[in-house]
Amino acid sequence: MTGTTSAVPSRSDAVRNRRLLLDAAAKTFAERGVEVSIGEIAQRAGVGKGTVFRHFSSKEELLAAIMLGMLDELVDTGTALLTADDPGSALREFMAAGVQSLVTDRAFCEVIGRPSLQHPEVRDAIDRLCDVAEALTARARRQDIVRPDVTGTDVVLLLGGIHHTAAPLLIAEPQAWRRYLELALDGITIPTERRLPHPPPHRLPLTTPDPDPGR
Amino acid sequence: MTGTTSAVPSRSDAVRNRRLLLDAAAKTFAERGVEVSIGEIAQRAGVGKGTVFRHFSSKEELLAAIMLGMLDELVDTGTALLTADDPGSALREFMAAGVQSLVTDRAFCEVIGRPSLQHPEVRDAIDRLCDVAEALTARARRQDIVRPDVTGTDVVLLLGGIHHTAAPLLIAEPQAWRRYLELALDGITIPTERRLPHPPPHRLPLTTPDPDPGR
DNA sequence: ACCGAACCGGACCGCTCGGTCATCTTAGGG
DNA sequence: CCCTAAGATGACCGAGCGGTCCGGTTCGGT
Repeated sequence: MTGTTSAVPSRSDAVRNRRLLLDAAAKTFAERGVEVSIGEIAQRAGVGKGTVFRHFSSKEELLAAIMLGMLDELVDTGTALLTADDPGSALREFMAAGVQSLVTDRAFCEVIGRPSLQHPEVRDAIDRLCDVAEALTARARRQDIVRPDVTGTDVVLLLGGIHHTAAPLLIAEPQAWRRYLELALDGITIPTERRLPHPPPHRLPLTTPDPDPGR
Repeated sequence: MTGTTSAVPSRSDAVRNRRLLLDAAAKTFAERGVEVSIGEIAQRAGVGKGTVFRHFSSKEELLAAIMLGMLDELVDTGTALLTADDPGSALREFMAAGVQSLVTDRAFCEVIGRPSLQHPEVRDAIDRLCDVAEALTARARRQDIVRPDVTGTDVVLLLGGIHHTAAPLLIAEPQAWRRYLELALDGITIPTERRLPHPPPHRLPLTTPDPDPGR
């Protein structure tokens, strides 16, 4: 659950500074993206630059620790939704949570979807995310809510795509991503009668060309 | 059409170097993204670093010149498709061309969709792209192919989203973006009978509740 | 052939970055 | 209370960047 990379130190000031550092890094990465300097994070945490490298061997290690936390959080959300009543709503809620995370964290959406040269632990967490997404998708698929050819990986990839589509609008309209989430959902779901202008023919009034033994 | 920012010089060696520079910059930006150094572009063009800044006042100016060319190319493609027979296919082809451009040019997909602090000429070109996309969309909308609430701006935004969705797969499977293009198209189009498991009832064999004077 | 202006090139500048290290501070067990 | 090992610090390093500048080169009109 708490996927810290390095071992947690023993001295009280060290554990306190580590917390300060993780909190400051999470906020700063979220606001400004992966390009922020270590110096800025250290300043925000109220510690020296050298302290950062005492706790994390490199900038990438620090970033990975933060990203891992976010990914695990999403995995937990998805896992909880596996027991929800309506598989369709569960999938929608999972995707909404995913896109929401991307919207509120700039570094998160910069890291995800760039599998090249990425921390192995982060890769593993993304795999876990794909697994839970696949479980949610399979449940919805079994009820003919989503197409048979849509996978959990599709769903995870779509999270980034939905966010990226809405990104230019988010400053002016922070909820714009919901528009494209619905669009994507319409793309992956099987069309239902509510999308057609008229209710569908349920049974033909007179002639039924095929045998209908059951009911 | 050819949206060069600075004036084209008069001396023969200068115009030759300018061409060399534009070609090298286009290739290098496409392959490595906007982060490539001016030095690398100059080296690839076979000129000195100073020559770059003689022709373009800054790196951003050079990048804008390249991006402007790509955007205008897409606008031309869209304009040509406005006279195509089938509005639905025209829209699909336009979107395919757009995503294809994003797939083959890393800088292009980094620049588009980041309207903040962007060259005004590039902004204008994006506006023109939205206009032609709106024209294409309106044509498809009029024939009930796409939803009434989908705009040209939606379509342009979706180009980036589709590419971004497929990006992690493109190295292994360069055509993967087509999957998500179809998905997006399914999201913005009005469901048609070909998506239902059986062909629709065309005319009821016997009872026709509404008058059918024509035939 | 000549000459001035346009052009070229790469050393150079100032800056920021991730990361290191010698020196100083402090927690906390005995 | 004291001593030591763990921890904190910020000056420092080398690399790389965009952009500048001036001495040398070349084009092209006359």
